[in-house]
Amino acid sequence: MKSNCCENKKAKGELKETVDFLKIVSEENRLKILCILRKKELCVCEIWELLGLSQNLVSHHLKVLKNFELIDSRKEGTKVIYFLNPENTKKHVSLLSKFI
Amino acid sequence: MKSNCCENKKAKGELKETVDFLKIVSEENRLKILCILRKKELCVCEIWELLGLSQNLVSHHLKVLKNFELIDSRKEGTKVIYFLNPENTKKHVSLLSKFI
DNA sequence: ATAGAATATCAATGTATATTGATATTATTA
DNA sequence: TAATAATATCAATATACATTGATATTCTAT
Repeated sequence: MKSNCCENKKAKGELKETVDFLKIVSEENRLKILCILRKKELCVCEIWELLGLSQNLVSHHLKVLKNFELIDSRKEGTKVIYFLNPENTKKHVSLLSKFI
Repeated sequence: MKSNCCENKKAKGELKETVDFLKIVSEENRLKILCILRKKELCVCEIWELLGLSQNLVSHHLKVLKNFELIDSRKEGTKVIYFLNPENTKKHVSLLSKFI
């Protein structure tokens, strides 16, 4: 499924979207977060303990991932549980194969 | 084919390699270059004319892509023809699916 | 109501790297 | 061998964004 990446309007838009996706997942900590969330949903404190990162940094990366709808979250008391959005992640990975 | 991205040594190495790959292809112009090279091998001047970029900038991006062995090149007179390395690009895309 | 736990936000800083302009290199042709 | 075309390299600048430290918010329990 190849694409005229630089010619028609649709392909241009899809390329930009793919670039945005790639920029987000090309950050090592974010890729790790996505990876560990495939196994199991986790609260923020579990994530930063697992990855050895600061709380605010993890919060920031989670926000980026959530804004792009690669993950979602729900509140449970004082905790916030994050979990994968598998449909969207799959969608973007398969869009990638139009260009690479 | 899921992975313990943060646990064993092999997975850690593969994750770093995937991050390197993603950083390279998450640059819009480089992704475009890869995309247009899927159709047809091209010399540098054809690439920068197609993308509307400066010669030296394209040369730089081509070097990055070549260093990571996503593309290769050969000389033809004064021109340098660049072409895709499909095996390596496929390899990295499929490695990505271990983490996303 | 108040205190503590979990998370989010914000401003400031650091860092990586894309881009630019100038110049060097290499090969061809006159 | 001189001139031109195509490409590569290099130093300087610009820009995007990860990280940090401090503080704000939200929820629960006393």
